[in-house]
Amino acid sequence: MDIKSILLKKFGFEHFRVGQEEVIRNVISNRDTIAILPTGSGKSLCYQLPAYIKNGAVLIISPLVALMEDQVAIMKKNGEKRVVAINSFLAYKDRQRIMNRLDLYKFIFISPEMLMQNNVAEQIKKLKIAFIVVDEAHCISQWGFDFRPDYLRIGEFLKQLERPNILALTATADNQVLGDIINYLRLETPAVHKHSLDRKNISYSMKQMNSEHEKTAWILERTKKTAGPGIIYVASRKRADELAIYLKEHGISIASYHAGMEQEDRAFIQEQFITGEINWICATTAFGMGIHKNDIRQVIHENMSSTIAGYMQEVGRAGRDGDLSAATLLFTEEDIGKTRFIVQNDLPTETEVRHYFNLIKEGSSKNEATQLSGISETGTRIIDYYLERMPMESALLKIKEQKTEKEKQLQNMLHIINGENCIRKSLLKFYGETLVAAPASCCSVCGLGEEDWLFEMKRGNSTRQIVDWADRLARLLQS
DNA sequence: CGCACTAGTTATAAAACTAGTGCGGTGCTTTATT
Repeated sequence: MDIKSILLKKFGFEHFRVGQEEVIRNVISNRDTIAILPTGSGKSLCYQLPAYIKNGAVLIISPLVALMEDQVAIMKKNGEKRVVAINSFLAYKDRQRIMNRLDLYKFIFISPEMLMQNNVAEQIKKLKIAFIVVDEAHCISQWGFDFRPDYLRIGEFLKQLERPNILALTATADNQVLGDIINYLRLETPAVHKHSLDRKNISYSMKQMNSEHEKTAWILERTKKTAGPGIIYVASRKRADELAIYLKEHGISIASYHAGMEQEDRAFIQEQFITGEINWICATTAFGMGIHKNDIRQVIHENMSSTIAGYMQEVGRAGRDGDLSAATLLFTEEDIGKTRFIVQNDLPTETEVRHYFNLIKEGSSKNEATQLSGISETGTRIIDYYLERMPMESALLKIKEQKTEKEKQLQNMLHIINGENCIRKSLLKFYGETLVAAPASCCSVCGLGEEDWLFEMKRGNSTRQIVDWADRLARLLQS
């Protein structure tokens, strides 16, 4: 059966969306593939369709338990029964039952951590696997070096299987991230599908402020007078709660969201935001992955991001429907030191690493060594990863490199914030793209701010008309 | 690093100052014990 008829029969679509068909053809022809496709462009079809052509199960490595559960639920709703997620949500008994009959499933969702467990790995090795999917593959770069080293181990593990082909999926990847994906998944001459990251309907602005107070006042004004739905990203959990309460007291429909909350509450708030019961979300970086909401009009950053990659991920959640949207970043001079501290702090110092190493050598347990050396639990997991592979001096060097890399990323962000060049152009340049034509509402450097249409939207005018207006203006300026 | 907060100091007491301390993101997993 050809893929078009499967598309129609299994999924009910007449045509592929942009990018899908090429990716699917690569997967079918047994080639390692990296697909950088925007969220909401139908990434899951890229592995679901080939799954029905090939023999064996599809293993989908996913970063979040909540995300897996969502995807399993959707697939079941669509009539696919042979789908399961292996994670800590499973009751012991269910897990035993499922692990013993893994061969019954066509789609198996799993976290990298679970995959590394011996008993799980043994069961997986027995399976006939059609191909492997690494969903949200940028997590390798973004989280693997920081606190989830099992992301770095995926490639090694897959080598033990009969090297099934790999499909890596993500929405954004600069060359650095792309390199990490290739290296750590050990991809062999992968086909890379990349589309432009230029989002014409997002207008970027960056504003320097003198104090936290000024930021708060600006955000209140903005949320009161301009259109939502929107996300406000803040730097700490405490601030997320406080700002949400403050804005709520001033009549804004808003809730906070961060990793310090119960899973249940997080899911509930996310749901309310998606359905429109809540207009704004005040969140840490915990919010966003796997959120399907097309009409987000604004993303406000109350602080600078520590990396451009992270900023692009967060900002990219705006305007998936194609209508005009605004991305606004506020910052003060003081933010720089604070941001630097947060990203550098979790990496242990040389003294701490040596102390930890000696304790282990002298026979201390891992727990003891962690406690006595004063290194965070996540920190020791990173050290362990290196120490398993190289002598201590090399491990120390790796951690040092990691610190340098973090500083470089922060400098890249600062460069854009303080730069005098068009923000869109600078962001695209970071991803190796050249800006062809700037839209009317480009960015705060280009001087075509977003204010007017944002206030208009609040008054209830259709955004579609406003897009037309912006297009007309763009054409006028070009001619 | 830098901000916010607390405890201690001063010495008519009250408020105001100083020094010290705490706090700061992202998520998977999960044993034996409350």
